[in-house]
Amino acid sequence: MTLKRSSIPLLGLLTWRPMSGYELKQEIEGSLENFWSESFGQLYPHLRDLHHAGLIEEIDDAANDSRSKRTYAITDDGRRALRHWLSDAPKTRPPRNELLLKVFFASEGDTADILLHCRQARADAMATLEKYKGIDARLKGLTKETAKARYWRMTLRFGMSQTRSLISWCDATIEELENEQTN
Amino acid sequence: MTLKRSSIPLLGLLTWRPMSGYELKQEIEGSLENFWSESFGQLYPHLRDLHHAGLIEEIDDAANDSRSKRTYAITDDGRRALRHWLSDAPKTRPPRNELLLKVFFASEGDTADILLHCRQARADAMATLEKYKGIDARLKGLTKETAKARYWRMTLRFGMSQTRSLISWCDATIEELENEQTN
DNA sequence: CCCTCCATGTAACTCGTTACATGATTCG
DNA sequence: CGAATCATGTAACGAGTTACATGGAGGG
Repeated sequence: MTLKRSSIPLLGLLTWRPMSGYELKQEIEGSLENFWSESFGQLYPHLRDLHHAGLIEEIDDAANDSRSKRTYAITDDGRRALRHWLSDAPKTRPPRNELLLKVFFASEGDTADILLHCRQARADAMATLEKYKGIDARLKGLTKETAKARYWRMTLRFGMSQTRSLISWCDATIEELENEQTN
Repeated sequence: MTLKRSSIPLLGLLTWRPMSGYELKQEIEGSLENFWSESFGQLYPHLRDLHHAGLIEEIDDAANDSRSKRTYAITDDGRRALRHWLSDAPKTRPPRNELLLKVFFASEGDTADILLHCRQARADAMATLEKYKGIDARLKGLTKETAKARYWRMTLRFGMSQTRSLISWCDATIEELENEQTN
């Protein structure tokens, strides 16, 4: 009955309100995409497992609009399990970074390719940063409505900080690679 | 005959010199650990696959010290495959970050726990940064020996940049969480 | 002799991704 | 009526982790 990492977001989101699998998917894509990826092929099996473990329960939604929709709510056991997970030290594993792997082995290929990759990464990061700024503006307005928004903004600021750092690394690296080429 | 992501480091490292599985493992742990994790239970199967695909070949090492050691060298096909991979756009997927997931759902648990996690993350990051500085100093000396060291330093600077960004995020977040608690 | 390191491997399991299958409803 | 969206699911595969099994060599 160990709580799987991939089930945490489901449990967490169900503290907001009862939801169906499909709604959970939407919320994850909308709210967690910046620091969490879910395997949606596993979503329904995970819901089934959580149900069997008694951490969530199926409710008959009053507003169930006649669709073949299953709505789940978190149980007290579920809340306990989530709280327990929250107090546990997070496991951080070094993430795989393909761009860095390419930079590391750059001398085995054409450095012009690597330069392109870095320019692309910079452009992507700029776009991401703009997106974050937009979300931040919206969250700022929400802070009066819900205390949760404070925490959401913290995660967003993490993304902004890391993205800015990425952009300046790209700048430095691009410059160095360009200098090398003209030599 | 698609080149698996996990096989790339093996191919890349074999451009340095012929190596055995065990040596590859050491090199990966020593050189790539900051941006790449390998599943060492897959290492030997991957070597076998690369061998079957003709991207590496087994050589009888002259210096083979009578141990039951298999030494592999990269082939021309292997170099081609690596170069091809290098020119391909890197696939970046949003990495999972458990710390952020905990911050995101902080309101469902005890924020004192989250504060602890952030303090721990900061301490870890400080240690990482010190480690990086040490490696950078060593790499600095290597740049005259091998041109590759330039690229290695780029990856290291990425790590330093991201780690510094993480530290300042931790500082800001810790402060915000502390203020909240005294209220 | 025992421990550590060198060295290669397998088995069992968990996890994650992709693609597909199915069908209802809504909107133009 | 056809396309998009809502909605739930499965199958097949690919990837990654952990733990174990085996044995030689070198040093204290």
